[in-house]
Amino acid sequence: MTALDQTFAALSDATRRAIVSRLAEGERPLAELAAPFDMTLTAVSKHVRVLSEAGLVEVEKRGRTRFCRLQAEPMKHAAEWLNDYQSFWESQMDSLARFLHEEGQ
Amino acid sequence: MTALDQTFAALSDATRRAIVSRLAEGERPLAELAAPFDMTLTAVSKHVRVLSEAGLVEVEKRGRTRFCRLQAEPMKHAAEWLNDYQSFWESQMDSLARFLHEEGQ
DNA sequence: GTTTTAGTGAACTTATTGGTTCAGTATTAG
DNA sequence: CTAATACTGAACCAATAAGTTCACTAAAAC
Repeated sequence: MTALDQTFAALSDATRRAIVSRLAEGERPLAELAAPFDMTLTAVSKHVRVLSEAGLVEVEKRGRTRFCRLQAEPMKHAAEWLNDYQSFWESQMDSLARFLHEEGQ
Repeated sequence: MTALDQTFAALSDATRRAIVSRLAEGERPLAELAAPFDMTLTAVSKHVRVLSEAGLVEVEKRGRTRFCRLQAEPMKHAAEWLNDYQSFWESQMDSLARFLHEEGQ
């Protein structure tokens, strides 16, 4: 699995995207992150592990609490990959435009 | 599964991202898409199905050939989601900056 | 020192993914 | 008409994912 594979896979789950969103407000203990979700702490802990293995979250243990912090760098690369296709969703990039693109005009 | 889930999941596979890249050059028959990959046509056909279920590719049958076309709209939404976090990977967005962000200053 | 809090690890279940092979259909070429 | 081409569908396999429960450890609170 490449870094990009891991980043996109990590973000393909709504729970994990919600975690990322909340971490944008600042670092949070795992338990506090888990509270809104209708699943066990263990499950949320696993989601955070997926995020941290993808490099999207840093976990720091202070006392008995694990503080989670957003680390957005990998998202930058994902965004850059996507933005290469911007011309395809912008303006009148319809079938004709794609045809012209293909013909190199 | 939400649309965003499907988009990110579709893009989490290197083979599928490569297919998307090639389709940026213009529409291609499935067989031609499949040629560079060291896997069966059936496998590539499945990848294209995943992309088409995510709305990233349109497949049109003309004669016995299936032409595949990039449909980038869903990628726009994924890019928009990611770009909300741009301030986190830009410039000096380090721990201190995140602290200030958190404090609302 | 006992209890509560904040987790992790292991074992398990069920569903999905990514690949295969084999058989079949539809279209085109000879 | 026959043969090659371009697929799809079904059945199967191994690996991974997303969740659970239960038992445990480590730190904090009382």
